[in-house]
Amino acid sequence: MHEHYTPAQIEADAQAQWENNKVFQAVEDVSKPKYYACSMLPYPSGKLHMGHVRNYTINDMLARQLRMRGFNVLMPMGWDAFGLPAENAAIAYKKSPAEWTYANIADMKSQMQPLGLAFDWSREIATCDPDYYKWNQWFFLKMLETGVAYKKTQIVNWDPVDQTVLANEQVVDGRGWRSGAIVEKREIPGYYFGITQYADELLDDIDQLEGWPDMVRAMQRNWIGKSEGVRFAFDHDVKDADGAPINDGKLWVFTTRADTIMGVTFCAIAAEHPLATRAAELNPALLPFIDECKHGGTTEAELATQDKKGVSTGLFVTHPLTGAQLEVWIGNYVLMGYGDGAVMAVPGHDERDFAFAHKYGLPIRQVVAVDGETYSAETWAEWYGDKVRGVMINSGKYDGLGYKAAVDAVAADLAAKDAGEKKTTWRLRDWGISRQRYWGTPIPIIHCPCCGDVPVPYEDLPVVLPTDCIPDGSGNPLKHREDFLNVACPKCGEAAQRETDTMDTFVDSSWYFMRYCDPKNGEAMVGEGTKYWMAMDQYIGGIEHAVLHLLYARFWTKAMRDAGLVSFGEPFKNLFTQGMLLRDCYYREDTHGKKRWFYPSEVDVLHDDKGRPVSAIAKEDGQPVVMGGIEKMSKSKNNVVEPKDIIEQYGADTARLFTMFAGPPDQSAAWSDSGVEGAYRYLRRLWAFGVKHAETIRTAGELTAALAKDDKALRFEIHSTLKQIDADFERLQYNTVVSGVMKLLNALEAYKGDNAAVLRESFGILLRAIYPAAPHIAHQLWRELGYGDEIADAAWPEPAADALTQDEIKLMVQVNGKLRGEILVAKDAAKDVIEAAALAQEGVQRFLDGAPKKVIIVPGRLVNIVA
RNA sequence: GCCCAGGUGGCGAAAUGGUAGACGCAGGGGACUCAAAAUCCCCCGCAGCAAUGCGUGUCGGUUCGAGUCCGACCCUGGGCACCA
Repeated sequence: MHEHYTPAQIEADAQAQWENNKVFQAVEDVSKPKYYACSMLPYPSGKLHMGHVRNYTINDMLARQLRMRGFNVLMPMGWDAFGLPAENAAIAYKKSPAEWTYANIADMKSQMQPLGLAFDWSREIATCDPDYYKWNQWFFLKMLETGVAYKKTQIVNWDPVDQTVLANEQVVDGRGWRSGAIVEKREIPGYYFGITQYADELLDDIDQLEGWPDMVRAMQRNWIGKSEGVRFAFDHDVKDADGAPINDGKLWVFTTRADTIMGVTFCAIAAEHPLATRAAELNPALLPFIDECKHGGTTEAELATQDKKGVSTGLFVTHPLTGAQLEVWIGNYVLMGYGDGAVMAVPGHDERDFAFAHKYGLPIRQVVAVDGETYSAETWAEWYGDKVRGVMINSGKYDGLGYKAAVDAVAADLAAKDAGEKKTTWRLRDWGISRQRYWGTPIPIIHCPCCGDVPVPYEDLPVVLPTDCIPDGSGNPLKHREDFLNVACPKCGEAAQRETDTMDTFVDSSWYFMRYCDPKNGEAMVGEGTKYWMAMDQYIGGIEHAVLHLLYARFWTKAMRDAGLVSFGEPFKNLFTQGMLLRDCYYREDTHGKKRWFYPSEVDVLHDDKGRPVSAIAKEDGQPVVMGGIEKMSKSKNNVVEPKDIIEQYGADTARLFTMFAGPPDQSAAWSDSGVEGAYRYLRRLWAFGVKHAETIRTAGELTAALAKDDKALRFEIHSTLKQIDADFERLQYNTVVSGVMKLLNALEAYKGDNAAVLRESFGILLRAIYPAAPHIAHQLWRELGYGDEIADAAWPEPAADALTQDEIKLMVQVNGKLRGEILVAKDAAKDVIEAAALAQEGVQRFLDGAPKKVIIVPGRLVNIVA
């Protein structure tokens, strides 16, 4: 046994033993309760970040502790290996995406392995492997058969930088979510998954996801965006240039407030609406405003405070119930992409319409009243939009009705006139999966001049993607690959061509977690392994996937269920979203406002006399730099920490221990160099304690009932801390698990007794408690001190009831809720004994004026005397 | 504007309605050392010599007792958004 802590050697030895004995290879075993814990599939960028270390250590702590508690644990790892970065790298380095990707995977894996994570690497998958994406293609064909997948020609979001189509969900602020390029509209054919067919179920089942953070559930609900209302039409006689009525003479609108229909005083349409286009033809003066709406930053966050702007088209429509003529305005607040691109305006009861009407002097009509409130068309009040208390007025036959009754009555009347009906609209759109790029799953379709689009026969799968293409930025290289392209039509045998579009990579990540369960199954997409391991017990990943990935995976699971492949409808029982790792950053701005970022090591921080940081200077010139606060680690800000450097200097256990201790795992945590030192210091102390007491612990006998006071005190401390650690494991609060194991060592070091059995028991608890966080050192000490050969197979310790019972207990004494003293009483002392002891306290008497009014005793806790 | 999370020492943070600040970092003092590093010991919310008082974003409330529960508000972070 080394006298000093030597992490490099300890960690290599432990990892070799785990690998040689296949300790973490998961085998289906119905005699044990299963637990499937999985981290979100990483993209193989080639660089392992400290954030990865934190995320996977969370996963690892969970897996290792549950394994000790008797669960059959599966913790797999794989690679989200398709996608655009590989094509960009190909352009930059003239390497094929396949070569680049596989090199990155090897690289990243080699950086990951020194961390000693308990992954079952035998189940590793890469989504760019034909054995994997074959099943993307297979299930695509299944969905095509059932109509869940379909082809349509549609105006799509075209990303001019990525040269690809984006789903509506992937457009952020009018820009591609990855490239940031301003999205253009283009019309091309593509394949879609009918996620909206599952909209109701996706929404309803959110209620069942009790193991998910409320925040994520709320975000999914908002994304799906169910909205119940009435869709109806205003008639008009506006005709296009050829004299045909536009949209058959109807202006369709959707409203959730059909009750206020008698308060409609005008209509507002989007700038792209056909009526707007026609109005501009008739009156070119409208063009500048229409242009402004199309190109103006309609999705800027500041728009919340921006003025509602509009312009009248000079066109009129007819109110379907009153027959009144209503002016049609083009409004910058109406979106063509939502509903019908037109709204009925009720300035009396919609805040937005109210502001618009005021600005342009349009009529305002009150049709809802609330008892006790006074209406004024001059200023807006919250209650104008009240659906609960509001009652209809100035609305003819609807007067006196409440919100729901009024909506029903209006909907019925519109339906009777064949002018509209109740309708549910959704924010959610179908998922476009066609990508005009090379590095992805080929869509298994053959275009035949005679037979049209023909699905590739199942027996011909997979359609293998050639791996030697090198994209050059001019589009999809598959278009020039004759050997890929040319194929006989499966139907008629004539010369035909393959589809060259590939699938969105969100397809790959929608079910990979099931493939881990049957990674080598050549016969089926999923099999017995999936039956055994799914649904997943704990999914761990970033909040940035709260909507897209998690919604797609839920949808895909339901589609698989409906295809008879699995029996469950929700893939993830519990979801944990971990926080990011942040670090201080420092910069200096040049005269052009360009920031130069300094590495934290290049900066000295100056503190005031209270230790508060007040300013920072660069070491190189002593001149001030700006303290940029703590930000997400990023290369551009020079505040990245390399896991490799930390592991080399301190070892993996230190890196793991620090990232767990830095803060609650679900919140962001700040990197701290001195904090890392602290974690290292602790592990050294732990090792030194093991060395110092090795002989005593190795040769210790059985624990007996005859214990000295110090022995009892130590056991109480150890076992009660273990209880706390257990509770914190349960709720995944690993930062306090670590502080718990720190307490254990503090208690052991403070122990004055000489009972070898107590020492052995206590240190054994400490080793198992710290094992999930710092497995290597625990593994080595476990062996060296003669506890056993493999700590991973040891049973998780149970707090012992006899250690937790105390003869005497300390009670805090309060007067009027303020702490005034403490007493030591027998654990089963009678109430009057406790009361007498409390009242006898000097500190209590001083604050007591005569007899106490009341004495409250909280058993085992405190006594509160009400004076 | 809507939704979600959060606001506690110099810092990261902890606390089933019951001792606020555990655990750690930084800081101060001391021991060991020729010296340094490492290690060990002590102190460490604010004010005060002390007794004590004040302290968990603000203001109220419930309670014997509130960081924790309720109501209103302020601030920070994240997400979504002219969503009708």
